[in-house]
Order: sequence, then structure tokens, then C-alpha cells
Amino acid sequence: MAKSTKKERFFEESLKLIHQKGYKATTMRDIAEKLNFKVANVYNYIDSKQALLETYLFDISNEFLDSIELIMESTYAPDEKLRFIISVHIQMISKKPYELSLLVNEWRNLEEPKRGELIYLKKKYNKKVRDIIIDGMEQGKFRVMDPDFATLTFLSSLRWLYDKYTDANDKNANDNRIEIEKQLTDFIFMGLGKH
Amino acid sequence: MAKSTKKERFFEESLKLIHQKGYKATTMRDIAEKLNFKVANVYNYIDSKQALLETYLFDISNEFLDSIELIMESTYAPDEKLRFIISVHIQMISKKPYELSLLVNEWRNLEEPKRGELIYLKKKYNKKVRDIIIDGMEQGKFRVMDPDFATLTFLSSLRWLYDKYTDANDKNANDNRIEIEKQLTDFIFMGLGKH
DNA sequence: GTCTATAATTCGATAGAC
DNA sequence: GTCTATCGAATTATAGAC
Repeated sequence: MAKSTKKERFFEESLKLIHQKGYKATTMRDIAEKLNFKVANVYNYIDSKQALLETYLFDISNEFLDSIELIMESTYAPDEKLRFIISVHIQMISKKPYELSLLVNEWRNLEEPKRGELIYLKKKYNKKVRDIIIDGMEQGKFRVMDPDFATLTFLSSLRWLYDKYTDANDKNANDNRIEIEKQLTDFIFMGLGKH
Repeated sequence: MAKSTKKERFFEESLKLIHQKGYKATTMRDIAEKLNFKVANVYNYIDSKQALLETYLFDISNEFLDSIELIMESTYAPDEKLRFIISVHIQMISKKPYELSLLVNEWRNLEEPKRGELIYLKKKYNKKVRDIIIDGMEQGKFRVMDPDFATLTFLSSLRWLYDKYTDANDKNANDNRIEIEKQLTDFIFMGLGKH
């Protein structure tokens, strides 16, 4: 059972609120009410609303980048690397679904220059995935198709899963993570069709 | 060359602004400035900011529902129905990318009861897709897998494309729509892998 | 349809006492 | 850390003249 300091609770509840209502729609007063104190106390934990958003977004982005760099440096074949990427996504989504939701939905509420920096990190990540897919095509592991198209469709197919883990009504959210990973991997490598 | 009345221009420019900045971040002043008039004139065209969002969201939702109902009523096989659904999505995305973007990103800014109504429409649509996929599995056209999982991954894989069409920098945005449809269909039915 | 003016509210953030 | 009080700016929307 994780001990939960006041600071940890602040960041947890703020995160959930922003996920639920959206960054712009979540007010400092909303956060204060959720934590049963007054607005002024919010600033005991953060410098500004923007800084709060930045924390969530850059933390999770850097986690993704760290993990994909480890995968890239490995000697696994491209198709195996892609399986690892799927695996990392599932782990991340089951561990930090709300942060993932913010990364997908709230990044454009960042102000410059932070917004530009995050877009850069996103592109950097996408480019690495793209390189793996191109490698896979050249080595005959993947069908030959437009690499950008393949990359974006691949990443997009992963992008609904955080909904499952942030939806309190989903009774299957605690399904065996290994089974979810298998279903997703099969979809991405084999598609819906029977062959 | 489409003639553009003032009212049409108002809805076009408002749509693009909301897509670009987000609903909450787009102010009536932003819209007014874009159209080179003062804030008060915005209310010549709409009753409220909420009503503006509702217009975009329900129009596009009903278009999707109308089209999938036609497909469901047809005697096509499940895999052919799914191809039609993909086709309809591509057509819609190339015709109304900004509306699609709003449907994906801004629906939760609707206030009740409209928000609940839109969620109902979304679920109704998803359920129809799910029924087609289940039919396809029973008829041996698709691999057997969890139907909810298949439905959500399928729909999610379509969900990035509006980016391509709203991105002014994408030189390939005007690629042959038929070719895009083929690439997407192949991905969904066959996946990335070689078999 | 366009404007000026302004009402009514809400927002992020700070000052300063306890 | 918690509170009260408040500032200054921004927001949606309306009234009414031209």
C-alpha cells in the first residue's frame, strides 16, 4: 500500500481533474476544492498552472524517449523491436493512463517555448519508430508500404487504450496485461483478416 | 469555385480557430478579430459559444450515423461492409477534417445534456461497427478476437488521418484518396507483417 | 450589420496574518 | 501550511445607437 504524502495527493488529484475536464476547463479553484482547501494553497505546490501541465507532459515524454532509445540500441530484429515498443506502451498505459491522456489531449495547451519543445520530442519519438519500420521493410519482415503512413497508423492504433484504464466503469480494465499485449500485437502484425 | 457568403466564412474561420487553439482557448474576440469585426457581431451568427460547438459536433455525428445505417442495411458481407466504413471515413476526413478534429478533441467541452446526447451517438456508432465485426468473425471472414478490443483498435487506427488533412505543411495531403484508402484497408486487414 | 459601452462573472495569482 | 481578502485581467453576453 503506497504511502501518500500531501504533495503526492495534490499531483494525483490535479492530474485526474485535468484529464476529466481538460486543462483549460480545470480551474485552480476546482483543484483546491477537490483537496479540501482554499485556492491560495495550490501555490504551495506549484508556481503556476502552466508549470503543472509541463511537469506531467515532459515527465511522461522523457520516459517514452528513454525506453525507445534502449530498444533502438539493442540488437533485436525490427519486428522484435516493434513488439517491445508495443509492450512498453501497454506498461505505460496501465501504470500512467492519466498522464498518457494528457500527452494525447492537452499538449497544445502548452505555451511557447515549451510547446515547441514537446512537439520536438514527439517528432523525435515518431522518427525512431519510423526508422524501425523502414528497417523491417528492408529486411523483409514487414510488408512494403509508405513508412510515414505505417508509422502513424501504428501509433494511432495504440492511442485508445488509456481510455480503458481511465474508465472506472470498464470492468475489464484489469484484464491480464499480457493478453491485452497479445491481442494488440496480433492486430498490428496480422490485422483483422484471416489468412 | 465555391461562392462564400459572410455566414459561411464565419463558420469556416471559427471552425479552424477552434481546431487550432481548442474550444476553451478560442475566445469570441479571437473569432471577431479573424473576421475583422468587433466582438458583438459574433452574435449576429450564433446564440452562444456552446451553440457554435454543438452545430459542428452534431452535424458531423449525424452524417456518420446516416452513412453507417445505409451500410448496415445493405446485403454486403461483413468484410465488405468494413471496407465501406473505411471508405466513408476517408471521404469524410478529406471533406471535413476540421469537423473531425473537433469531434475527436472537443466533445467533452459540451455541457449537459448535449454532452450526454453526443456520447450516446458515439456509442450507437461504435455498437454498429462492433456488430459488423462480430458478424465477420462468425462468418469466418475475420480472425476471432475480443470484439470490443477489435472495434476500438479498428476505429483508433483511423483517428490520426484528420491531422494529415488539417496540416498545411503536409505536401502529401492531396495524395490520391484511393491510394490512401488502399493503404489503410491493407493495414487493417493484413497488418504490418508479411505472411 | 457594425459599432461603443458595459454588465456580470470568473480566472490566475499575490499579499500578508495566523 | 492554511486562511481571508483582493487585485487586475479576461471572458461571455447584452443594450442600444448608427
